[in-house]
Amino acid sequence: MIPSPRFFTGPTEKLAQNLLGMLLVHETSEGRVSGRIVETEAYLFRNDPACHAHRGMTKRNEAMFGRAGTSYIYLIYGMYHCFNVVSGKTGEGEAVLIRALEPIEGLDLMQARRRTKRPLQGKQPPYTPQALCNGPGKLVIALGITPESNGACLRESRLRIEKSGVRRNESIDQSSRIGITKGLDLPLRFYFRNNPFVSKR
DNA sequence: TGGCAGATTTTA
DNA sequence: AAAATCTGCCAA
Repeated sequence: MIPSPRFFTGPTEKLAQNLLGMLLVHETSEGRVSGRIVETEAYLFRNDPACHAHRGMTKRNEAMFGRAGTSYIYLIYGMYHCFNVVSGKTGEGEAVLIRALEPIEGLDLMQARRRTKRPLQGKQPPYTPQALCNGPGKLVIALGITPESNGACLRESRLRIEKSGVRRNESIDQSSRIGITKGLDLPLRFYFRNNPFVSKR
């Protein structure tokens, strides 16, 4: 079930919480994979020095200024990509970073995609399901998300957000965001309490 | 124009 | 702990 356009248009802190429990789906020729969102972070256009939009638009962060409900995918540290759901008003530059998933469909394909170049000696994956998508770079690899989907509408693309069929009652915890050095005072990270698929720290 | 920090992950 | 390696910002 696809959420209405309305779903994406509220305050970004709210969307970050509402995305918890939703399904992130990617359909490719390799197959369909999906995961339940268990950890998110909000990035705001006002008073948020950690937000990519804070210093204005560049070629890299352009998609972040697009319509709510589209994707913002960017290269980080020259080698990984992070996936965001664009939020806020068009032109503002707000987004929700998806940090971790509970893998639901296509676990084998995820394992194959996560396979590293140099197998570690003696101890190569398969990963535990908990280690498959427990980080923003990891889930992008596991789902096969590429920059080609940057700016795409997440309601009608093969990369999309769906409402999960089952509803679990999980309480949401809040903390400062991970991996940043500015804006640590802002409690804009949201995750399901005691959920084993959430990223570390 | 060069150096470096950065919403990360893997390997030693 | 340190590498891998791209982008944008600022003068360390």
